[in-house]
Amino acid sequence: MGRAPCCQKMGLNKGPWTPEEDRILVSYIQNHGHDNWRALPKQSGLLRCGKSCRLRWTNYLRPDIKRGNYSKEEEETIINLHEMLGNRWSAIAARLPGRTDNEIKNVWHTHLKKRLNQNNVITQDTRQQLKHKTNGTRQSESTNLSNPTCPEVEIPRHAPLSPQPSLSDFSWVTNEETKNIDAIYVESDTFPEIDQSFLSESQVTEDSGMPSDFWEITEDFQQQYPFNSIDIVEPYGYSQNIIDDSMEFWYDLLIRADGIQEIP
DNA sequence: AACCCCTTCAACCGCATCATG
DNA sequence: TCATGATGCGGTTGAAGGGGT
Repeated sequence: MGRAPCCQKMGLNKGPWTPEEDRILVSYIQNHGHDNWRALPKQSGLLRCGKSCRLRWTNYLRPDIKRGNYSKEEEETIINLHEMLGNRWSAIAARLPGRTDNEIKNVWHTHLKKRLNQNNVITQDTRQQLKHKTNGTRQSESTNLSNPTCPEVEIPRHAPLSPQPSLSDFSWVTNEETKNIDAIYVESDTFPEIDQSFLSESQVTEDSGMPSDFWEITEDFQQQYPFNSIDIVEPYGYSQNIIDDSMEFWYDLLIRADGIQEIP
């Protein structure tokens, strides 16, 4: 038996919010803030659980929510960021001011994914070569670039590296194939130990819409690894606190490889 | 008009992670 | 270091609405 749903307590409302509930929530947050979502419903008089209140506020009632259809530029941004970050909707939303992770997720599943699937046509040879070369890739991190002609073949998003990566580790990658590879995932226990000087921190201002801290590959790193360009390397799956406290994040990086050079 | 099917999207659920004592 | 509660996140659900027959 699983854990009881948070809203299963007797007397709490579920489902769509009424205008009156919205008014109460907005009024309360304007006057008192939302330091404690758990306590908010009781203090405001709402018959909702704290989780429901938080979702309603962050996804709908926040004053800085941008309404209306997505522009071409926003859609392109989502597509590019999804290539880079995968289904990390909150990370994508952080780069699109006024848009929520829930909304972006919906747009992705209802519009953008369909559009991309139509464009992702790759050869059977490429699929089989990738499948062979990336044996052992984490299933949960795989993406199925379905092709109507061979729907049973699954293309991995992330290829694990050997403990000591060298140019030969990438020998199976050709220019043609890289059009269909948006990221290479480096397994935490196989990434080589590298010196911190390989990376440089970029401070980005809040009003640019980007997080205040992210990390860029330096030229030294690019020279060591065979990528034409690596846009951003982000700490993956760790909070800034952990990053500050530990150097372990070097072992778990998501690399955006935009155009991998063909290895002779 | 009635029914069915499909799409959309707000909301929920459960797990992961973080914060705190 | 561990336990516990709070919060964040991504996957999923289901009601509502629109279009086709």
